[in-house]
Amino acid sequence: MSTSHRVTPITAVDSDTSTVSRLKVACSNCNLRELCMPIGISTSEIDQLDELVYTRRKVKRGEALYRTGEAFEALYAVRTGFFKTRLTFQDGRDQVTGFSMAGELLGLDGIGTENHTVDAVALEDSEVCMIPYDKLETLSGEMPSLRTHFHKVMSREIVRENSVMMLLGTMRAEERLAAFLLNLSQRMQSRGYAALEFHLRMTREEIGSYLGMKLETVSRLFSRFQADGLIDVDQKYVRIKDIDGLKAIYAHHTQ
Amino acid sequence: MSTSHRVTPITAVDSDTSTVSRLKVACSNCNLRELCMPIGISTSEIDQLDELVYTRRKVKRGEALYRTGEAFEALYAVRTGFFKTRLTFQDGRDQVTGFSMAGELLGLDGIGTENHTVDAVALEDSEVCMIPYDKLETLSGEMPSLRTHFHKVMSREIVRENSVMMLLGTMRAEERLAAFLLNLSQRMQSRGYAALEFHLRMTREEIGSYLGMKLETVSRLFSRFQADGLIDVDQKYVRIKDIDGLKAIYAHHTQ
DNA sequence: ATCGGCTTTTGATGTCGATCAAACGCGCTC
DNA sequence: GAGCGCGTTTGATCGACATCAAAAGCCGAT
Repeated sequence: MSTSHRVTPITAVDSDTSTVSRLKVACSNCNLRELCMPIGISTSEIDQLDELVYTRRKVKRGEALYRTGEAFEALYAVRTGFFKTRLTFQDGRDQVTGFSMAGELLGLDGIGTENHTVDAVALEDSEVCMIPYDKLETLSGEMPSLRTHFHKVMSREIVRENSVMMLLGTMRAEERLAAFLLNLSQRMQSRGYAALEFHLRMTREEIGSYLGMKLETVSRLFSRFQADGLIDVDQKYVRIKDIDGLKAIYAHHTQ
Repeated sequence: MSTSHRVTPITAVDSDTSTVSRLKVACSNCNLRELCMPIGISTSEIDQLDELVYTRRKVKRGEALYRTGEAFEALYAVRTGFFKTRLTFQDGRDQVTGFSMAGELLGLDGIGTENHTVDAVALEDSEVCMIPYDKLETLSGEMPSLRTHFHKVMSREIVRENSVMMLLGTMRAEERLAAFLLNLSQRMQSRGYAALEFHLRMTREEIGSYLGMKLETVSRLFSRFQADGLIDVDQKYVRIKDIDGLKAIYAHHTQ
């Protein structure tokens, strides 16, 4: 590992809101780098990334990182915490379109129209790295590996949404919830957390919105999964007892 | 950085399949350019685009432009015709994830994993412009307007899928079908076709798959919309008689 | 022109998940 | 520690859409 350290003064500046702090972020030190930035790049390139990503921002639980309609300025890499993204329809109904955890990128929705089209709301006290989009555009012109990586991230988001469409379009409620738990488990694991035991950051209602069902249905299914010995649930705590059973529900399903 | 421009002779070659023809495509002449390429670029930049997009391919009705699992090599801009993209789940169920018409881009799903994750199937005899992805990557490094445009296209695809998630997650069947018709109408119009009268290229089953309902439900809703004076339907032919009525179903909804 | 297969329509019935409702429990604040 | 509000659980009932079924229409092949 190359650890060329430019000793840059860390200057905390007062900004208009207390949640923004201009601290040196240093991708070079970030243990999430492999999750949100291209791997196998040179040390000089890492220095460039450190210049691209220079601002952190804290977002308290319940607060929005950005809102629908706001001018799109930056992408955000989740450093710590947990977010939901929420699309609000003109008549007031809304839909949770995703949950984001450490290392994942938020804000891609805003590039196309230059305004955000969803809300990103913190489900726990969180911290993000701000990636000014104009700088990313410029730097990605000079840095093929960054450009390639960025395109892959966007493409994967498209693919993820495809599979959510499949979930919502063709699967039954129990299959959706099993898929949801398996997906969470897998993402926990890839971040080095326990794969089979975790705290949900979202409410039953938010899970239900994401999965296209009502909160009562989510609750009933949790209870049934527990009765069937697949999981233990206690409020937000979940322990997966029979991951193969969950997979069978998810994939095997009918007959 | 390889920034050299080699003038490669464009030769019509016989390939293994009869559907590929290496002909000069000439974005510079294409009346779809404003739909699939950045506007307001210089003539020298248009020349570069002409070098990027140099192959056309015909796809017959029912044939796949690409299939799940195939190596990802290129994006495709639809020149003429109509496609569906289809995600197949491990147990065989599938979901139509989108319909693509002239000027729209296909293949974005493959960038992330370097393999296609869906099938793209022509619903009528169609023709596409092939955009070799490695060349697009390279050229987008040199051409900021192309890069910006490409990012916007991807972002808009993410936003489109968000709204499909909303559709599938929170809307009732009649709202979904109204949304579908309005969306088709709007896309026809933006291509200079009649907005209120068109032939559907897809079956009731494909519409149903896209909208998360069964073909019988699609058929019943068409009949009901007709009985209510909103549309005329005869097989694949649709005429919108009361577009505001459709909008009211789509947006006003509840109560 | 006839045949056969596929798409579409329409009806009868079934069911999954929504809705309505009530009670409980957890975590606030005072 | 008491009281309150929100999130959750669970039960009873309802309804939208699925499923099952059959007939009719359309289209291409012979």
